[in-house]
Amino acid sequence: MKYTIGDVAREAGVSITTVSRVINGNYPVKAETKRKVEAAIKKMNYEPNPLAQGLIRNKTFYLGVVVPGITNMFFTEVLHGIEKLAKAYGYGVFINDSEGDAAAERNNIKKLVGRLVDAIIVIDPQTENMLSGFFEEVSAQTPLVCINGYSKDMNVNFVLSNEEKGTKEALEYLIGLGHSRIAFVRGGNSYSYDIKEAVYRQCMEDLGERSIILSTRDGNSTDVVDNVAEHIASIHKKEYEIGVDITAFFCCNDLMAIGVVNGCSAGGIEVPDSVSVIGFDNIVISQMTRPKITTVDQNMRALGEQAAKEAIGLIEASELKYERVIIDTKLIVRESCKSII
Amino acid sequence: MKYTIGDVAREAGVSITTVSRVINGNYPVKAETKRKVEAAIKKMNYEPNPLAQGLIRNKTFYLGVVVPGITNMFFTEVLHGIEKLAKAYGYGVFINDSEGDAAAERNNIKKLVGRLVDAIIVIDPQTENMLSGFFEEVSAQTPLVCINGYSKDMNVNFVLSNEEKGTKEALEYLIGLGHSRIAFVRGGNSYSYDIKEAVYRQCMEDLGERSIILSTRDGNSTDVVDNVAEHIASIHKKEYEIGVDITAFFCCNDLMAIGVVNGCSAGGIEVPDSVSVIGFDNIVISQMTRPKITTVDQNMRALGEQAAKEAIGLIEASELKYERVIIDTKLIVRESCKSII
DNA sequence: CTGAAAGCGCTTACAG
DNA sequence: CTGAAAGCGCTTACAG
Repeated sequence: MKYTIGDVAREAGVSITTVSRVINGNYPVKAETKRKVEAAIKKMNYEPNPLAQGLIRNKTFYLGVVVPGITNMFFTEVLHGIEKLAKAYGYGVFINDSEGDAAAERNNIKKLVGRLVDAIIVIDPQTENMLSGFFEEVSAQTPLVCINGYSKDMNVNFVLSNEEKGTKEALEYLIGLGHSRIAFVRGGNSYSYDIKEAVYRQCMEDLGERSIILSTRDGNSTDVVDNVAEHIASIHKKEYEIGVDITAFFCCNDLMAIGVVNGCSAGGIEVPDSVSVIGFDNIVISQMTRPKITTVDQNMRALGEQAAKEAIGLIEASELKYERVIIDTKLIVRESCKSII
Repeated sequence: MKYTIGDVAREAGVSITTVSRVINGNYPVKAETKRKVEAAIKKMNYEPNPLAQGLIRNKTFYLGVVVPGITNMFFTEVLHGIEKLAKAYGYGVFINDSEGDAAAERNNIKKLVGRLVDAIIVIDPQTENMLSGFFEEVSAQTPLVCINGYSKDMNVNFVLSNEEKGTKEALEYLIGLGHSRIAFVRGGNSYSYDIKEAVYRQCMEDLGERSIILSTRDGNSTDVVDNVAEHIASIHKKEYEIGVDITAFFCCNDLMAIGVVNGCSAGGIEVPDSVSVIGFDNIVISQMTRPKITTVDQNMRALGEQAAKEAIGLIEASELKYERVIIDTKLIVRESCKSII
């Protein structure tokens, strides 16, 4: 049986009001009374019903998070950052998986808006929902912050990692190592791949080299690794001589980078001796492989923390406003790239 | 602004009661009336307040999950299973990270018990909380199911993977390949390592071989890989000649297996040519490395699904009872083991 | 310092 | 088929 505040009041011989006051500590209560109430609470192992509290306070101290995939290591790091910060501010976190589906994402958010949650954080929002105006609509009535995703001209709060700059830095690192025949490896459709591709194309143009775009279907699922590996194996010596026509690969995420390494290895091409590979994100796996992957750290933890901070700020603020915070990336040099000068 | 059921009633020109009835569809409503109400709901984009619903129904259609670490790929797969099944039954899922801390685990659970949630699932419960009777206490008043963890003589619902059998099968596979000098790699304190170690010791005894236990501090954090790798490098040729004194490693999880592979490789010992390595769990990384890791699949997805099914069953059941469901493991042969016969 | 009462947004007997 | 009223477990003016 679960006790209510009324049970505690009876046990302590005081009114419900008084019990509420000692729980919340927001009104003076005589020391002796307080003692009695606390004893009753302890004895009964009483916990206030958060539904009732939320209903009357119009505040639940919960943040809702919508994520495109709970098994994705990138998102999981972001979630960890969100949780860390939320907990520090006395908020709980509600995680919802929309499995990369735009309709599921909308449904999850609609449910959350129903007051179970004080604010919403969306990781990697679907471009479709962004463009349709869905997020602007929700933003107008509930504190909401998006992490990454399509953000142009949107009245929505954003925490973004600086993917352009990170991409440029990675490419320049490769160029500094003497590479110019650089291939670009990306997944299906995600705004983040598009951003990077634009930077890459510009960079190749400046270099006077042609762009080589290698595209795999799913960019984020587990089997990207094998898909990319097969793809690499299939083009080698047919379309390109790896190590000659292509001396380095820029990959849109670390999973793809691992795929490239594996694919090359299967074809007898060793990384970094014969070809260099750079990843993006710095998920934990990138430092578990041989060679360890040189990559661009998106600082997922910071992304999550910043978003949670924003969300909590929004809750406490009186008016809605729309901000965009940019988090810098950082090049992490490990073992998968080598100078050819 | 968020609308309430009263706003909808006014808009539709009916009573609150009627609106409630069309939302829930649990009483007859005239077609015409229904139409009007639905139009109002649609127009106002109305969503019932789940707090109010939960309060009066004494049911929220949410499952609370407590997990020792959201960034751990093993748990993440289990979570995915839970979510899948919960969603199919109309339940949402609430994830709480206790970061491997027993006190945090207790606090998270206590909060959840406060009715925000209809049932609780605990992944890998802390042995400390199990032994102290905490889980039995909670179980007596709230539907609760634990996944894995210490389960002996407990009045608690469990979904367990058959780690003994899985361990035995892995060891027998190694023995079938001609190995007998098998080392056992484990982490600090987790009941799951203890179970496996017992099976291993028995097996070595039956074989007439001595047990070689290699222990690393943290068994589950990211840096197990490097820790294990260093450990392996440090014992090679000092305590044991790897490939001679030890011809195979049984590792309590895949991360440790990857660490062993890396550590051997650093010492110029190739897997599986010079030494065999078998992991446990079958987390996604195990098939991304070179060589791909031969391992024991714990079927995390099924573990999660089964636990969610149990939890929902418990909610719907009238009386509390305590069950234990065992999920079988499966040997996944990949590339990291080789016959030496 | 303390308590009775109103009210948060719903659902569900009860009465018609 | 429909509505007025009670009540879920709390908090917070209001009055003392």
